[in-house]
Amino acid sequence: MARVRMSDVAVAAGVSTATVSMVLSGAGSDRISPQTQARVREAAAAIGYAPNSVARSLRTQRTRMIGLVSDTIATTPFAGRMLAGANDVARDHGNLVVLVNTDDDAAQERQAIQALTGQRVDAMIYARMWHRVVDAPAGLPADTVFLDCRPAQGGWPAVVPDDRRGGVVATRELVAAGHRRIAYVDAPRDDEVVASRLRHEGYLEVLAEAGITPDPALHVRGITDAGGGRAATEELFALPAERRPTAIFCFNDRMAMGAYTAAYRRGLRIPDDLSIVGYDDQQLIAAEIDPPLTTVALPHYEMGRWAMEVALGVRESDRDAPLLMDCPMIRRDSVGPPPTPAGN
Amino acid sequence: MARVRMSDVAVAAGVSTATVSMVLSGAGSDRISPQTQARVREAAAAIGYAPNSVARSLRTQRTRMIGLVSDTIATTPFAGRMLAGANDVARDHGNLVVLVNTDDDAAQERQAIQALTGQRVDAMIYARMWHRVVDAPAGLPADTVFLDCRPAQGGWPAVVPDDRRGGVVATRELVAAGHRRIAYVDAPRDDEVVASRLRHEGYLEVLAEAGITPDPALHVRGITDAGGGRAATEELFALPAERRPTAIFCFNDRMAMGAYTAAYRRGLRIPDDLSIVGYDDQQLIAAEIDPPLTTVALPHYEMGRWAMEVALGVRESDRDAPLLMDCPMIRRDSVGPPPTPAGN
DNA sequence: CTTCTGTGTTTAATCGATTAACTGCCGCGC
DNA sequence: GCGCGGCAGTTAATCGATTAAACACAGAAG
Repeated sequence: MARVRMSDVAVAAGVSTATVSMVLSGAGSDRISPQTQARVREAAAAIGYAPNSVARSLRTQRTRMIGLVSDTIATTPFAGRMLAGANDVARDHGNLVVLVNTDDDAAQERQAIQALTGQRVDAMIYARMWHRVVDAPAGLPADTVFLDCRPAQGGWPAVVPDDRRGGVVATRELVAAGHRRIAYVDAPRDDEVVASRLRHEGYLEVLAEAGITPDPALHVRGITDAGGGRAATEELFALPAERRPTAIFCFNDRMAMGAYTAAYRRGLRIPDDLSIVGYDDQQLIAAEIDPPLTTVALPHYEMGRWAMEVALGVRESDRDAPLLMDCPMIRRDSVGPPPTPAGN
Repeated sequence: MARVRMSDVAVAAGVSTATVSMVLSGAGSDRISPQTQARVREAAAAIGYAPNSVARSLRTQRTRMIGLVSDTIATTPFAGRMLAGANDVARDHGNLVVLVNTDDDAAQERQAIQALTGQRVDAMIYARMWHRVVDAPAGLPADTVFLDCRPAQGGWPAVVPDDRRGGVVATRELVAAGHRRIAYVDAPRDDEVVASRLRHEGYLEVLAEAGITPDPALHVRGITDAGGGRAATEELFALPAERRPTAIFCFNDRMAMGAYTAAYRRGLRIPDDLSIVGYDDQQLIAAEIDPPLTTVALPHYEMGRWAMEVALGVRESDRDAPLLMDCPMIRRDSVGPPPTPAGN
């Protein structure tokens, strides 16, 4: 591999390494004569010189590497979009990202933070795959950015999805279609995962603004997969006919998938007999089930970008309050007007 | 952050930096007296010393970082499992992975390879998200491992899924259940993506061994999503009754999802009226659709591990032939015996 | 003919470790 | 009493860049 050193270029061009360094880095290029500059550049190109970043980093105390520690890159299809956002920004600024997956294990997390600190990454991003409130792990450098989570203590830049607003948009979509009996198929209660609570707040807010009295029976919970969504939906169907919902807002797309199944088993057609809105915009589900699902998208790519921009210092941030990133509505075909009462 | 240098430890312990280095690295710990060793360790702990990997790398010419360049981490839910495998092995050997996503863009790929080379990563992994034959990009260091792709020219270690064998297992599952009219819902023809051809070979091989004459009408193609799978399946349903398949092997789970839709629209029940086998074991689909899908899993985690092990030199590899990694059968509920002819 | 002022380039220190080669000392054998 | 070997560490070179400070030379000013 590239065994060519700067001194080789210097010899080839008949100058000192200082000159080579100045020419190639652009610094003080006004102090070096054009002829010399050309000679240096030619020599460098001729012998195929590529700078050794390790040596440069040692001297400049900057590695141009950003550490990204995440709990689980493996088990969620979201991870990629966050990484992609961070990666794109890093690349555009000539930086590299060093990724560590900690499997949500405290010991591994500590080890990862140490390794990255030892490697002298310029900054760090601490990412979690589900919007949470976390305790900032010890040893994090001051220039750490929290991604899709926020530190309980505050004091760090952080970005999370605006889940309350997402709940608003989703519910409003249903209200706008004419629904009045709107259920919320929620995740199990968990105080660390704040998305569930926030989306519920948004849901209630819209009901209030539409003058709809919330029916507690329409707020059901289940584990956050298709099975849980199906079971929760079946609970709703068990209600007396006049209390049954004409529309369901599901905590996520997987639960929505379960709601589809429950509906079909009952002979209900979507969106004719039942409207459904999901959350997450999981490509594999939302775009592919039948009919395609109207859902609220999580801004993972944008959050990844934002976090990296702050980490690189090219964007200002507020250390006291996390940035709430907008969750856009993705309209597909699972929402329609409520069925007209029998015998229309 | 850690501004503590080795010389600070040396002063605190009243020895030279050479001694500190030897004690802390373990090398030549037989040359240093136990008392001195203890003194050094205490001093290091007391002032919170952490070695500077950049300086060490410069001296030792090893960075303990492995570069991983991949085409798309963003758009596939598989990526995570490959990364996780590679990451786990790297961690267990005290290495870090530097990830670059190139968006399948040649210019970005070149730039990434340069950046990683400049950063003096110890080895590189060149990953693609779909099993392919690729031209090895210029500039790749000699110790590069190909992951989920193999270089057309050969000469590098590479690992890919054993797609032919996957086709065999899938088809055999259907034959074993008693099916004789088995369709293959294939991806569009594409010579670079070799999975399609290989799985088809496996499919034909099993038909042959079972003494079934392949019916060309049962080999249909479509784009590799639910829509494509549904359209292709509907083609099959359009066949005269006696030529229609009782079982379908789908190129991937998304197409299988489309096959489900087509079946339900026709009033067919799975697996009673139609058996289906998918490929990929996409968690979000396979485990969650109704009924859960029997499918062939892609060994992404294992491939990621293997590639990293070879990159770190802890595993031997053959540079002439890619390793074919086994694709295990995941049995769920979408396969049953063929329906007995009407009026059983 | 000095002294001064800019240019253009070089010298050398530095970043923080690793490690080959060396030193000083003690004990032992003859 | 002298030399030799082994122990316990130290000295100093090295990795490959960056960069402040020094320097050499030419032309202008006095």
